[in-house]
Amino acid sequence: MTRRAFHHEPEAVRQNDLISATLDSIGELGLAGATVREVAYRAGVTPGLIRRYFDNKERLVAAAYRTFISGLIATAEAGCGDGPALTRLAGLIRASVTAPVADGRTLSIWAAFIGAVHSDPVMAEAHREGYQAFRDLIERLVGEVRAERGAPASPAENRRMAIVLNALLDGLWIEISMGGDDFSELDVVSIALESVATLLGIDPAEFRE
Amino acid sequence: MTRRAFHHEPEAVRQNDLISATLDSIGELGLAGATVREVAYRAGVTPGLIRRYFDNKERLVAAAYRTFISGLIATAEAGCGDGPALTRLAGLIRASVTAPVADGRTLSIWAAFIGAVHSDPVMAEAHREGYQAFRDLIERLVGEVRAERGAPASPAENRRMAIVLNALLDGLWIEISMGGDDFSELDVVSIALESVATLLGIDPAEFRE
DNA sequence: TCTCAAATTATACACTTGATTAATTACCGC
DNA sequence: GCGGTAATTAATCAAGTGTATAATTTGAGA
Repeated sequence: MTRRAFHHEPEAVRQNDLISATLDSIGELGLAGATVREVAYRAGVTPGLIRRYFDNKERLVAAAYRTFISGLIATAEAGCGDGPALTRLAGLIRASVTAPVADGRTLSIWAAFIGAVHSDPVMAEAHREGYQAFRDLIERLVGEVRAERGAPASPAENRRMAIVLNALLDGLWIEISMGGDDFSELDVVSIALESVATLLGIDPAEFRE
Repeated sequence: MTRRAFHHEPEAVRQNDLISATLDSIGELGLAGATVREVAYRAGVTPGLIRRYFDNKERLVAAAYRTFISGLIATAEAGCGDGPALTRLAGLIRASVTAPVADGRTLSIWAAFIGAVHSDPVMAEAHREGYQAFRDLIERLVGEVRAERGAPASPAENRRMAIVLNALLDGLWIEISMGGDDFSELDVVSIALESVATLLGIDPAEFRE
């Protein structure tokens, strides 16, 4: 009786593989489909191995959530590039409403997690971190844009604006990711840019340069 | 050996009880917590009974989703009241960002369902219906508001505006429902009203009359 | 009051789940 | 090359899942 061949992997690699497999499972099959066996199969590994890297399934899922959220933010942040604040804001907006951030799989994973946040304190904490990080990013950008244009505002006003912009981007992200609609024929990027410009009270044309 | 007492209920009542119990379970325990036994317990009934009213659990969950979504829309619609379109729009906005629509339990249920839409075609269909109904409501309102103000726009422009407003309201709804933040000290209603007014290009003061 | 169909319960089943443990294998250091 | 430790597999377990079915109770109508 011959066992299946295997080879050792560095701890970080295995953990990463398991997390990726978890996210894939959730994206395709929902949270309920992310069973220990399914995840192990996708990671090319045996179910028992998971327990060597994660104390239990809850920890695995929480780790996957952290990885997922920080990946989202990193992608959006990378879309900023550098340059004047207005350009960076435009980059953030574009990144938020286009793939891979705006994408059905991403939305499914996000929703599955959010649906569990309320009943799982471990994930509630993980969520808070990621959410605040994103809104802080917007808030900072708003402040810089306003300063750049010689119209600085109070921290409270910047924060208020960040709440609104964050909401708008989240909502657009959901609508687009949900697909279904004929968003393919719409220019979602210009819709997002124009809306944000209007809210900020600046000329939409300024975004295009 | 004595069985527990029970009494007959009209079909509609039992179905409604089971659906309510399902939504409560999902809201408190997540989708995974909405087991047949849990739902039956909350409905004060025996697990086997569920099968008399719903072919299987999938159907029960789908029915619960439909009930949930149409309830949400009905609540929002009721917030419109009657009167000039601008007033009705304000009512819709207010209803969207305050309880019981904006609420942690509501968000949890919504997210749990959305997380399953991608992997469950039955729910994908149920979702489409509800989503379009809400956006159509906004679209109609936008058209009326603009006509009312002597600035009618093309259907395409109204639709585009509806997409943006829907996104903004969805996003605010999520932020508020997620709680965590210090939204309690912020006037979410005025934030929502002012943002919508700005996007529509009208004076925010007009909402307050 | 009695009957009987419909509603409800109780019980059981086959299956899946997350977890545990012992046996086996790979590979690093010597 | 070789031994020993750490990584991995395989097999198993108890608990919980959705579903099926037979036994019982209810309540409306005759």
